[in-house]
Amino acid sequence: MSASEFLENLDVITSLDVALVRRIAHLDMDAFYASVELLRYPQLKGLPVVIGGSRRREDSYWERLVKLDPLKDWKSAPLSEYPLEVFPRLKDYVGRGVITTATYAARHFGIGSAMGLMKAAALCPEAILLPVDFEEYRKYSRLFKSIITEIAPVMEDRGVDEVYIDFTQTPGGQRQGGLVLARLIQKSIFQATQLTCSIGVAPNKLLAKMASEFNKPNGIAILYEHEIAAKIWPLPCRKINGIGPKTDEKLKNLGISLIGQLALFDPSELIAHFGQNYGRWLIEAANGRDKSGVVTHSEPVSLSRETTFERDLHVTTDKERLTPIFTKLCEQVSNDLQRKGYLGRTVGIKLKYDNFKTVTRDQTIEFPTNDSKEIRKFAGELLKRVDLSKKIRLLGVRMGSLIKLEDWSVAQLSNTSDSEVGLNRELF
DNA sequence: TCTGGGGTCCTCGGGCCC
DNA sequence: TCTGGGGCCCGAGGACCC
Repeated sequence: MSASEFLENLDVITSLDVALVRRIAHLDMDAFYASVELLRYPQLKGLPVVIGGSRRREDSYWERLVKLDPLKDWKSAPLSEYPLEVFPRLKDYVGRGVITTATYAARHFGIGSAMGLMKAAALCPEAILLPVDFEEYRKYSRLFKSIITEIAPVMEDRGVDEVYIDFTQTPGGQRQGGLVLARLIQKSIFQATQLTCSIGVAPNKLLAKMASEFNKPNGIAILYEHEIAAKIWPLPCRKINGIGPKTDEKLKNLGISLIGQLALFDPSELIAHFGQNYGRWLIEAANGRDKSGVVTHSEPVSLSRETTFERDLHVTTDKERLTPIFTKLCEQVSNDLQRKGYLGRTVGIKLKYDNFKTVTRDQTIEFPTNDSKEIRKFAGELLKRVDLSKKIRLLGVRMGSLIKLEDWSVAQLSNTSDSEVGLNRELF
């Protein structure tokens, strides 16, 4: 051991007496959407249920309910009273769409998220199909997050069903490596929502994320640094958050399938294949090293709306259908911006052709806006820059380079004198 | 048998300026 | 004047995530 290494180690050892050990938790709700649906339709418990498709809730049930009992006041009946037979089955579904979530009973048939509805129907024709109800899931999302921050305030939002929590400074966060606090959070969430979650506690976010999968569902896993080789290295590389299907395939071609193999692979060769940044990151990740912190606040970078048509459309033959859809997307983006209090300076469009090839066009405009007519105007200009001779499957509108409305107003006020000077200059 | 919607971040090439 | 490089922004595309 060199002198500097010795000093470093000494520093760690002495600081342990006073400093707290870094403990980061990753919490993941178990089959979140499906579990929320089971709360309102308890009669579906234990049955294969999938959530997805685009049909609205009313379309799915209303006709059937009325047919079943025309005299009953279904509108005021609790959802739990809906008879099983009103729920549509996968075999009856026609149209496009993918599965968003499946209950554990449905997963038993081999159904998984992102699977096409047609394929899922082949695997389990009797599975019940429910439409996605984001409003309801967001309600539960806010609820379970508020319970967490009451107990442990340093929380990072990672989407509707997932968070990171910094246990390091939280009372109880150090006890049994975080197990005590994790149990408390898990129990409190269940008491308030009847929903279960899985928690992993580890020295950093990367490891915590992997640990939270160890004892799913309704499990807790505590992971220590010295267990990386034993518990992380035998896992496939794909388990690392940040290694997707493409990278996994490239790694396999290098003879790397397990995290342990990646950790011990020649760094220079990895960098040669994946570039400086990503190559180095792969090595760090495989060795369980991650310095990133728990981010408690962040601003959105962009905001978008997109839609996939029921059938592919062509500009010349389906103009009367495409135009209102395009305008509506612009209005939705505009509404979202206004509701959330933002202006955008980069207008973007996205098209997906019938061959699944995606193209995007962006344009940064002079003044930020959230006005639907203005967005529509610039988006319409962008449309002229793409190939419209092919059939289109999806259309999207995006606003980027967001700025908070209040910040822009303040900037405008303080710039008033400057812009007057600018105006004078233009006269020359 | 097909393959959603809403995001983030990274890379790369080109243009521009110093 | 030529050449080159670095920094920065923009736009397009792609990988990845939930």
